[in-house]
Amino acid sequence: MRRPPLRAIYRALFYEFGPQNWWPGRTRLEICVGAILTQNTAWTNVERAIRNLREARALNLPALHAAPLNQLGAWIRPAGCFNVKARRLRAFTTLLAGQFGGRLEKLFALPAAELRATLLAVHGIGPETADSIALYAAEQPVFVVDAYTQRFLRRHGWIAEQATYAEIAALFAAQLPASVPLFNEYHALIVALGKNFCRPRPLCDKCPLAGMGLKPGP
DNA sequence: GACCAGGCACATC
DNA sequence: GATGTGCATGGT
Repeated sequence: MRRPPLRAIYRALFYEFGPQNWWPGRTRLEICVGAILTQNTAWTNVERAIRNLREARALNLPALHAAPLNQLGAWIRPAGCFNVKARRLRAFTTLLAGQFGGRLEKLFALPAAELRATLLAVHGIGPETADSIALYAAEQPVFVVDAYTQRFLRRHGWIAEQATYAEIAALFAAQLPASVPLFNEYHALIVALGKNFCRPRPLCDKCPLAGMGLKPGP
């Protein structure tokens, strides 16, 4: 298994797609909310849900935490799985209100490992959501591994079929400087790659990474 | 009308 | 430990 040339891949993606300006959120709380709402969901649907919250003046911790679950669900309905996600948002606001005085800054002041463990202990926050919050909201140098990342690395023969989240994250951590702007841009570029080329059904002609792996294409 | 989307928890084997 | 399933809306 040849290890992926992660620096060259980054250059190729940046050349192809340019800066992605992630995360599209106005506040750190909005980024956290978006990270939970986007689970298995297209971003356009998350935008509708966040717009509803904003128009209801509920995009702040006191309002989010106080709203009845069915009201929360009604606001975020366009994001899908709304009953599940309403409970997940509530679990997150409960953590903030209960352990951090309702202040995101206090949560985000934790060291990266502790922040990650704290987030993972919240019902409904798994590895990708925790790392997205750590990187894009807390601005800690944590690499976000998502389905696109696993797919393009597998397609090109750079990781084993059964490679785990932790193994893939370790690849990036080992080969790249721990830089928030770099990790931010890199993950966003991988999503751009996934949306444009590395689809579930193979469609890899003209892929900007063609020729870089052992088995580019399907 | 299937398939997919910036996952996760839970049940079952 | 691995695999399957429910959650649910909206775009292609």
